[in-house]
Amino acid sequence: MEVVVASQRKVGNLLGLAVLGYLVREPMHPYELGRLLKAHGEDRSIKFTHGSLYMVFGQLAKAGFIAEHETSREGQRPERTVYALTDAGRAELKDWMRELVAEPGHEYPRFVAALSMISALHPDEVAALLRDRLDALARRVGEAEAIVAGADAHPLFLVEEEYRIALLNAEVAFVRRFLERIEGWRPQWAAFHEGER
Amino acid sequence: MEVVVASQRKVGNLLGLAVLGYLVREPMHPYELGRLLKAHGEDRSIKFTHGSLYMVFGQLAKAGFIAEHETSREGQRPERTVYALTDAGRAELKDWMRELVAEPGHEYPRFVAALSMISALHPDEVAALLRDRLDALARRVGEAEAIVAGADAHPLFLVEEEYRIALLNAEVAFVRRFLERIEGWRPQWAAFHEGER
DNA sequence: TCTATCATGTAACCAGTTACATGATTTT
DNA sequence: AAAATCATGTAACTGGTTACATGATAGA
Repeated sequence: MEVVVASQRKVGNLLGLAVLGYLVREPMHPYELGRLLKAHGEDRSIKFTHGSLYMVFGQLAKAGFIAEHETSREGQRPERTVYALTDAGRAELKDWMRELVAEPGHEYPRFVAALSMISALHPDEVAALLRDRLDALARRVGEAEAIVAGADAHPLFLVEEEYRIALLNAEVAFVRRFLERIEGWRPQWAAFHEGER
Repeated sequence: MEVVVASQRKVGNLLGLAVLGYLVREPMHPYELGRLLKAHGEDRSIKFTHGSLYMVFGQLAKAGFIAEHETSREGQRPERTVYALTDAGRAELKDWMRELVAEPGHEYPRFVAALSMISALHPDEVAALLRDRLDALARRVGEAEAIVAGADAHPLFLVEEEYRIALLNAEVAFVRRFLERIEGWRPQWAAFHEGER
């Protein structure tokens, strides 16, 4: 018997969450929603492309969380289909949000994968690469802080940026500490790479 | 003209990195590698299933990073194909690792998505949910620390677990701070949810 | 000896990305 | 008026997941 993963949502893509969250305010057609998401910088928090957006609308409709509201045509532009949230959709939004906030999920950041294989590189090279990473991280923090400083929204709408900053700073601290510890490990670690040219 | 994303590796799945990293020591067949990865707890760092493993072996072979080494049959078990790393594979491993260590990539954690939509929930409920999250995070930290404490490997082979701990602790601090700030925002935020039943 | 689990792999399905299509504006 | 970009959507492709298949041991 196979393991049955819990929380098998009909639509798993987080872009679907954003769609539900925006449609709760007013019905919209996919393209318009896409522009809104970009304008609000949601693309920093949720991965999406033009294509995935239409796909997710399709999935949500099939699952009954949204439904066609009207289909209108303006001038000779392609016909556009406006979707509205259903009651099931409203329920799903709440339920999904609750799960995401209350239950941290296991994630697989790229850096973790690299760390788990880190001995594949020579310690001296790792040290140099980590210093590059520190620079890049500092730039990231700068960008995020600029966004927070330059926005005129209520801070509630910037928490995700604050969260990013917190994690980036934690990573900076970790990398610094790692760099220090490499010193002590260097002999053994380097010996492991003897005769590699 | 469309944006051409840089670093278009022939194999993008991080499971491929693990395969290269293990095959650098000795040739292996997919199933064996799978057992090894599980035994070493790599499945905490890199997402993989039985199916994705065979897929990645196929991709790596097509890309020329690994090649059939021999195909043997033991008793009447299905024939198994042992793969070995090629020179191109060795180069790819190094190059990929360098990129992953030096360049932080933009990621999309689930919690960030939820935070960006957090106003969809009532502040009182958010507070309760965040307290649940704190409990869960504490458990996670405990697990990770137990792994570090209970392992007899060189600490170099536990850095990824240390990294996880660092990020978890940063998240705990962030959530605590968020909880405090909710107090001040509560009136406006709650008003936003007036008349919802 | 029947049942479960291991060992090994393939095939079918689904989700996500990229490319294509086409008329309407805007810019050069 | 040609070229670019916007607006809107569909179709084709590719990568990942899930389900299926099948003989070999091991446990009840």
